[in-house]
Amino acid sequence: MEENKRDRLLEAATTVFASKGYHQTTVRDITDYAGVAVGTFYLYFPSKAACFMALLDRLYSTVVQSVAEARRGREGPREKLAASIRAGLEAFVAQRDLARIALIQAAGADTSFDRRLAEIHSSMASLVKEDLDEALQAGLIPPQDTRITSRALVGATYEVVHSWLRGGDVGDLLAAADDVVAFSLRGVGLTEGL
Amino acid sequence: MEENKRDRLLEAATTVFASKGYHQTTVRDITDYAGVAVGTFYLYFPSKAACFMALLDRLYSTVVQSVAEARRGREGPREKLAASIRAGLEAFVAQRDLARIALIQAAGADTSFDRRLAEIHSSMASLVKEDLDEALQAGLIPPQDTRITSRALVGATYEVVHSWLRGGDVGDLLAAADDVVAFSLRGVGLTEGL
Amino acid sequence: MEENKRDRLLEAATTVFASKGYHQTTVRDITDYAGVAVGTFYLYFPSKAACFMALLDRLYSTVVQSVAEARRGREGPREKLAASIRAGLEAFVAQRDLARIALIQAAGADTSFDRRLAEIHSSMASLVKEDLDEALQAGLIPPQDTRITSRALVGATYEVVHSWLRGGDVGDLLAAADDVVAFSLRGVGLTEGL
Amino acid sequence: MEENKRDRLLEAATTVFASKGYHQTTVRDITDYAGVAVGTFYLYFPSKAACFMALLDRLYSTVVQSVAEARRGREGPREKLAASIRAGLEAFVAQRDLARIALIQAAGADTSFDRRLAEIHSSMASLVKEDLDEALQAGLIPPQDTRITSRALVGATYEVVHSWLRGGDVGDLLAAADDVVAFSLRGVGLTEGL
DNA sequence: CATGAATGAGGCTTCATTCAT
DNA sequence: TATGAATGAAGCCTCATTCAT
Repeated sequence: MEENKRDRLLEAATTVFASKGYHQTTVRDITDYAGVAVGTFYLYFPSKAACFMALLDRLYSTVVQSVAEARRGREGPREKLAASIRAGLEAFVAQRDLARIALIQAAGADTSFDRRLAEIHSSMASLVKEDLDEALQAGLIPPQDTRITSRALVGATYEVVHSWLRGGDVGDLLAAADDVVAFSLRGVGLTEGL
Repeated sequence: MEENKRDRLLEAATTVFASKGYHQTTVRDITDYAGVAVGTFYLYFPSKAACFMALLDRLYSTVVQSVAEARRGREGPREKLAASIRAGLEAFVAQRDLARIALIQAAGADTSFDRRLAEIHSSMASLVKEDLDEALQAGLIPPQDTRITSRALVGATYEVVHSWLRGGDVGDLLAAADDVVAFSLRGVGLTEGL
Repeated sequence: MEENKRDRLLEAATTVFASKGYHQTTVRDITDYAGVAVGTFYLYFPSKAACFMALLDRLYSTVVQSVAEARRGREGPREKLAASIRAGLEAFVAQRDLARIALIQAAGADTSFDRRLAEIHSSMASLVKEDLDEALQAGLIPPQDTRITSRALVGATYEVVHSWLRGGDVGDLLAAADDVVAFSLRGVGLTEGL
Repeated sequence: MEENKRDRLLEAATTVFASKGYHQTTVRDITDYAGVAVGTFYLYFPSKAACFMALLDRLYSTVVQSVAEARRGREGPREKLAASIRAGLEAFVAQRDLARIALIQAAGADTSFDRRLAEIHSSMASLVKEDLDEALQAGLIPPQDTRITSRALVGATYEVVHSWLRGGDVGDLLAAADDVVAFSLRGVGLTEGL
């Protein structure tokens, strides 16, 4: 029951940050939720910002790991991309609170979060770009600036997650996966067999 | 010369918010930049948040207006969508600071901004969805959940703008427009003639 | 009555710092005493430390000014030194609280105060040293390292003030002046005529 | 090798307090330096303040002991005073860190330290005063309020040590001893034979 | 309309001290 | 004895907002 206390704090932080946002959350909120004293927080994190950042990284590594695993054994850009998108969506679904933090709360909260976020976005896009470049060389997709279309592909996915997080039209994110995948693959020009 | 003082404040706010973010910006920063006293700010805005919200609306109406105008005279979903995306990108380019505010700074700053942003995103997606539904009925595009794909289309565009704002791979946003449009139209299945 | 508010704060700070010491005094203590809100303090001082430093400077300039004035019209090292010491003592008597702050509270409170204090001590000693060097060249005093004896002279005076501040043996500081002056002048070797 | 652990802590405390001052030093700093756990500190000292106080006493007893020893076998106020001052200076030189603590750091750190310091100063002055009173009765020195001049003598010595500690003009404290002794003896009127 | 001095609630963080192991 | 994780009181400072002039 008494797992690692740092983890308990991280979980408390996840919950509270996800529901109230970074600036509306006080360190006190987090420690209250975790059932520890304020000082304890600073035993495990140098600052509120560092804790938030740790959350960002945690989601990121989860997603990256899921995606990497899903790609293993897949052949060809088509399969890899589809698997990647699906794995990404699944990772978000599995950690809705972390997703809220990364996709909604982080952006405008602090310049440093923003930078980190930008890095994450970029690395996601880079992964996609590799597949696209491969497809491009193999003549599987039409000529295109893959720096742009890889971004677009990532953005398409993000926005759907976004909408799902906000409880909009996207009821079941996993059910929406097919449409997202179809849209994305068609978008880059991988049309055959759809 | 002495234009509207409210506008002067809005412009100052745009500049400062865009560069420092909502929470890192003080009302004092804005009034200093505008060259007026702090009290004056509250003559034109009930609160800092309201001022920020006004900026959000300003960008929104600009974009909507540009898009609406661009669509005038266009025929068919294909033309309309392409024109819409291009007009949107142009509007962002024309108001880079406002774009920064809406796409980067607003998100995690405050729950109320978030809601407004969600509305804006939704209305953008709705516009697109209308075109898609029309195309769907006309049999121009394959079966798809247009609630999802409209979001995806908007997200693809947003992310490219995002990347441009951050000074990433997207050097010239207008030059990227072709790729974004192509990606989006292919994504929804409007492939013919590309 | 409503003099300068900064001065009111400085006076409040003087009183509170003098009685409780730097670290035992909170900014709240000062503003309460001054009858203003906490925020007001920061309208006039960038920090608690800066306020304390201002007090140090205030005492220093008062003393220096008194001494300089007292020396005007005095002839010869003997007269000048005697007048300087007396003027110094009088300045301390006139501002007992500031004296407490500078001589008792400042030293160990913060490294930066210490440095400032060291500067002040040094400049006092320098003034004395000039007189001594003059006397030395005129053959009025025996050979001696005036860097050392000037310090000693200043220290002799300081310690008596110190003792007076603590309410020790030195009942009336001005009454003690004769003894301090006699001790100091004899100490440097200006004996004739005592 | 494993000397007394309390002593190890005291030594660590001496080093750290001397360099950072009382308030800037944390108990953690001390235990880190001593290579023990925080809790251990409280096995040997009831509080941080008590530890500091112990240091003050340690210096005091060292100085008193040195002075007492130096006076043994000296005859007459003149010899005794000179030996006392020299012994005092030597004691400070031998324990520069403790000297820093007592002369610089202790002052404004806490009211209780202040009181203790005042006692120490007083007892030093008392020792001197006895010699002076003896000299006065023997007609060796001119009429003077020995409560004042004994303070002045102590202050002269202190200030020179102070300056030496701060690395000012006083390069070698022992080399300066002659001047300090000469100044002090002349100051009280013990002039013959200088 | 305009000013800007004044307000004071509230947040982050530190650190001396305790106590279960 | 020794440890060091945990505590929580307390302090400095910021800044949105008000209001008398």
